[in-house]
Amino acid sequence: MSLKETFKALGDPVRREILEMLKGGAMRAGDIAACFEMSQATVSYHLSQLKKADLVRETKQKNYIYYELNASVFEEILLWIKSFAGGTDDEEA
Amino acid sequence: MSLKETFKALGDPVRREILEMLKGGAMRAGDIAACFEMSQATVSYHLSQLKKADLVRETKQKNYIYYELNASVFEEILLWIKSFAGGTDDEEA
DNA sequence: ACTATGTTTAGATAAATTTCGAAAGAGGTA
DNA sequence: TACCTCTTTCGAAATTTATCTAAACATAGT
Repeated sequence: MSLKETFKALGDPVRREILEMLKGGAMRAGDIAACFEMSQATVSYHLSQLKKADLVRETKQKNYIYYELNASVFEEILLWIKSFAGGTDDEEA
Repeated sequence: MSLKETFKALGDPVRREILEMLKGGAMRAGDIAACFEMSQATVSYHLSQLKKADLVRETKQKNYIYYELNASVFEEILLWIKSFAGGTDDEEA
């Protein structure tokens, strides 16, 4: 996906809010949806975008589907941003 | 703008490419536009989005308008990303 | 004041994205 | 198998975004 899909995914406020929620740990799709004034179908769509961007991972358990953050991709974004914010590429000290 | 406009701005590939260009230093709007297969008006639109997101700054000189990166906003994004990638908020050691 | 150059704004269109309701899929359990 | 719950997929409508051409704006030089 190479940061292209990733940034597009991060561009949407709903998706960022979902990510914030997942900081607290894995959640079921239904519980995530319950936090929004949107249909479950819509939230499912956003989750699929996040998944496509590798920002979240899903794990099936019983008949639930849990979503959780995928930290490694955030590391990649971190590098991209650092190349603008910090120094040349390998950062301060 | 508070990261909301910022992420939306970063979501577009053209705009990210413009930012990459500006790593090399300030550039005139026309020179930036010349690097794309788009009308100048369209590039101007993208520049306005980047400006609105505070990712770039413009400085007028002679009858040119120069655009350059605004590092401070990248620092903000860095913090946001770090809160997902690194640790709780203040990063590893 | 006029012209020329560099850039943005306006208005319109095309393309992509978000959203919904309804239907389908997947997994348990009876 | 049939049913129930959780979640996704489908098809369509609504909203947003990107793009273009043409026109306007700004500034410098003649």
